[in-house]
This record gives sequence, structure tokens and C-alpha cells, in this order.
Amino acid sequence: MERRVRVRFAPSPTGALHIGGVRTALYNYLFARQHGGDMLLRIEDTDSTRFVPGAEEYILEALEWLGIGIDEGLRMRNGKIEAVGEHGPYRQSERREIYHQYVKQLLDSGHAYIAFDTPEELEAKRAEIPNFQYDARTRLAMRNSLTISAEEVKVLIDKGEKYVVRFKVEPDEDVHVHDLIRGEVVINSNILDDKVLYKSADDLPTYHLANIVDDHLMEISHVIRGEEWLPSAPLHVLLYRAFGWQDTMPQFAHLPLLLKPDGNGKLSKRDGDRLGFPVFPLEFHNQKDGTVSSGYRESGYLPEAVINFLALLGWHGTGDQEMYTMDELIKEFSLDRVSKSGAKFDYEKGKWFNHQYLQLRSNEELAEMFLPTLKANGIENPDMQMVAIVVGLTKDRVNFVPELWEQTNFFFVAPTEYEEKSLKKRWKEDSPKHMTELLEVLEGAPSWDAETLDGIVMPWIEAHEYGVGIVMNAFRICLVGAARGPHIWAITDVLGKAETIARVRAALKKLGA
RNA sequence: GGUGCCAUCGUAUAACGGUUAGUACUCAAGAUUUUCAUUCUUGCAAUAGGGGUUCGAUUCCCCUUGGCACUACCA
Repeated sequence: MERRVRVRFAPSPTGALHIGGVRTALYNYLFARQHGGDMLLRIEDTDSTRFVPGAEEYILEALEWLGIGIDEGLRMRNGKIEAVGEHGPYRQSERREIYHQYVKQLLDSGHAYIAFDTPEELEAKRAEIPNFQYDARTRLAMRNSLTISAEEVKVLIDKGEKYVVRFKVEPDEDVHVHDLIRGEVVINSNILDDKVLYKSADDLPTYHLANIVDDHLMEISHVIRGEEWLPSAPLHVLLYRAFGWQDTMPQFAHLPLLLKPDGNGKLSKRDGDRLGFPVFPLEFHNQKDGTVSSGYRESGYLPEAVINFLALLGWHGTGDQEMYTMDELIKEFSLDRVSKSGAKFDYEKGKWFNHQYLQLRSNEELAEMFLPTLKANGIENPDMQMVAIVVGLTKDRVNFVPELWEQTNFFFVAPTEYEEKSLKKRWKEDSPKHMTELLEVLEGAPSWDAETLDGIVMPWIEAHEYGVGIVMNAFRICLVGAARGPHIWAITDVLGKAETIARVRAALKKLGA
């Protein structure tokens, strides 16, 4: 009795996958997994003019990176696109023949008609009549199969005249849409226009027709999509009815939109550029317009942080829990805890999530991820054991892996400059004298571990009443070049005896002995 | 303009019709520390406005206001 849960994510390959789209995909995925159902991916490329090369690969790669698994349709495996499932093809541009028969069905049943009005004619009409809408009130004044004889229609088509097929919306009817998140939504059919279902110019259906036909054929049980689709949901209900599919019509859930962090409106690519954060999962090089968009992955985000952050933008669990693994999300997710209002995109919270997840990764993993940054700064083939130690010492100070460089650079490169501010505050008149003496103490160290060094340096400071802070801070400046960094013995430990002593000597030479 | 959706701290959100309106991020202060940071503690800060219903409304209803979406031969 219970219908198998089958949901789909159906993006258009018109550019990089927007972060809001990623969230829609995530919610679909969580819902499917929770119910032991299927997550499908279908490409909606019915607008040939907006196609962007590489966009499809990008979308699939992004989902793969984030761990949003696809059970059926198109997916990426090891850099290759593969199609799985019995309901294909999964690209709408490859389903032309399928749509033909359904267009014909609607035409034959009188739910649709052929219209010859050119885009120019329609534009003129709209300019002439304010609020012009192609519907029951106006369709009889237009050039279509309702006003032209069947013979003439055939002549026009045979002549090669371009036409579209429009859905014939019956007026004066309250159309009910049951939404899982918003409840009952009622719209009167008078405000709906006779939507174009198919265009002969490129022999492709429009979104509305393709979407309904595919969801039906692919046995989709729940349509979970962005709120921007809510106004056209009644049209979709009408289409299901016209096809006679109302009994298996999927349930709808319209998700709140992701809004700009400041001001008003939907989050857009421009906001990311303007405010300095990515709005796309992966970096994207648009071959069509030549633009490059930054991505979360390239900015140093961990996929689990992006998932967690996105999951909580519009959804909240029952308690105060904020950190969720994917498995926990699958368990806890529920459409009736999805909020109804749009969520402003708070980038700061995203940073915090990344910080949290960074701490959860092992030092070895982080060291590996740190490699490209090191290389970019001229550090080739470093000792990975050392990198891991250094990363472990500093990871709690950063939100992103690349930021590790500013925390650890002195481990790799001896300071040549000494920060003015630190010098002013921490390099005292007696510092050269202290450092000269310290050098002797260090050189006489029987071994080079933190305990031993602490055991000989501290008593020496106390004996001369130099003051721990004064000596240690000057020492730190010699090693780091500034008043920052991890615990001093952790630094000497990594640097080793020879390098530590060399750095103190170099500092004395530069800052005056 | 029309239609629809929505409304709790700056942000994301919690609160069977009964709570001192909670939590997290951000911000501020303090503590810890041989530096910087981390960490910990404390603090600032909200039910858009007006009517109802009710013993009692953040919660239910209506109006106002505001925000958003849609209004294509785009999705």
C-alpha cells in the first residue's frame, strides 16, 4: 500500500550549482535515505540557449564531493559520469520522443492547443495591453488552433511555421495544492496563463511539461524543491489531472529560500563576490562567459562542515544540537521541522562550523590538506611528520586549512624581520644580555626535550630574578619574529637545538647584542 | 500592478495556549596564560503594530505594515 519513496534533484546545466540548490539536493537526499527510498538525479536541459558546457559535470562532482549520494539517474564516479536505473534517459534533451506522445495526448484530449503567435507579436500585445495574459479571456483573439481551422493549422505547420503548444487552463476554478511544509494553498485558475508546454523551434518541451511527465514516468513520490516553484504548483496539479495521473501525483514540499546576508532578496552569485565568500560548492570556470566563481572546496571548507551548515539553514532538530553527522541528519531530518520563512545566509556561522570540523580531523589528514598551501609558499617536500606536529599545535586557531600558513610559517622559514609592535612591547633594554646568557644555558642542555629545557631555563631565570615573562618573550621574538605562536618549548622541540640557537644568534646580530 | 508565501534578539532558530521567552553564531567584558590564539565564565540583544477568542496568546483568528517569490516560447 505504502508507496516507495522516490525523490529527485533536477538541476539545469546553466552554470555552477548554487548553494541553495545544494541545500535542496541535501534535503531530498536526507528524506530519501531516511525512508529507505531512492534519490534520483535528472538533468533539466530543455532550454538549449542557456546550456553551459561543463555545468553538468560540475553539478555531479559537487554532489560527489559533498557525499550526497545518487541512487538513480546521473552521477559521478571517479571523475566519470555514469547513468544508472531503468527510467532513463535522465537528460531531458534525450527524451524528445517521450514528450511527443504526451504532447499529442493533451492535444487529442483537448487540454492543449497549438498557437502560432510569434514572440514579437506577443511582445507587441503586452506593450499594447497592460497586464496582458494569454488565457481564457484572450486566447480567442489570438492565432491558434482554437481560432484557425484544422486544415489551415495543418497548412501552416507543413509550411514550417514555428508554433508552440499551450495548456488550456479552464477559468474560475480554485485549485488546491497540498504542501507538506505550508499546508493547503489555494489559487484561482484565473490568474494562471495558458503556459507553453512545447516549442517546435527546438522540438523541446518547457520545464512544466517535461517535469510532470518525467516525475510521473520516474515514479517520483515527493517533490521537494525551492519556494520559487510554489506559484506554478497549481499548474502542475492541473497537468497531472489533465493526464489522468492525479492518483499517483507526488506530494509537494516547497523549501524556504536562501536570502542575502545583508539587505533584501535571494542570495546570488554577485553577493558572494561583493561580500567575499563563495556561493558555490566548487570553483567554476564558466566557458560561456569566461567568469570564474570561487568555491567552498577551494576556500578550504570541509564537505561535512558545508553539509552541517546548510542543513541548519531552514531546518532545526528537536533539541539544541548543532553538530550533526550525515547519518544523524538522516535520522533526525523531518519536513515538518523545516521553517517556512526564508533564511538569511550567515557566512560567519559557516566559518564556525568549519572550525569545529577542522578540530575533528587528524593532524595527518590536515597536514596532507595543507600541502598545496605550503607548496604555494615555496615549501617543497616537507617532512610530513613535522608538518603534522606543527598543524596539531595550531589548528585550534584557524577556521580554514590555508590559514595554517600564517600560524606556522616560522616553523618552515627563519624570521628575517622582527615585528615592530612585538619589539616595542617585548624586546627590553636587557634583552640582548638575557639572550646572550640564555644561549649558554641552552648550549649546555644535556638533552633537548621540553621537560629538560624547562628544568634548566626556569631556575636560571629565577636565580637572576630576570622575570619569566621578560626573558621568554624576548626568546619568542628570536624564534618567531613576533609575539605569537604556540608554547615556547613546543616550538624549540620542532626547531631542534641547532636551529633554535642559530635563530637566537641571528636575532642578537640584527637587534643588537 | 496582480497572485501567493512568510513574520521571535543583528543572524540561524527553540518554546502541548501557562517558561524569569531557551540555544548557537557575532559582539563586549572578565578569568586562565611566559606571547598570540584557544578555552572557560558573564553580559548585550527579540515575540512588527492593532484588534479579537481565552482565566491566560510568541502560539489560534482578522486587519495593517513589512519582507520575499512568481507573474517568459527560463528553469
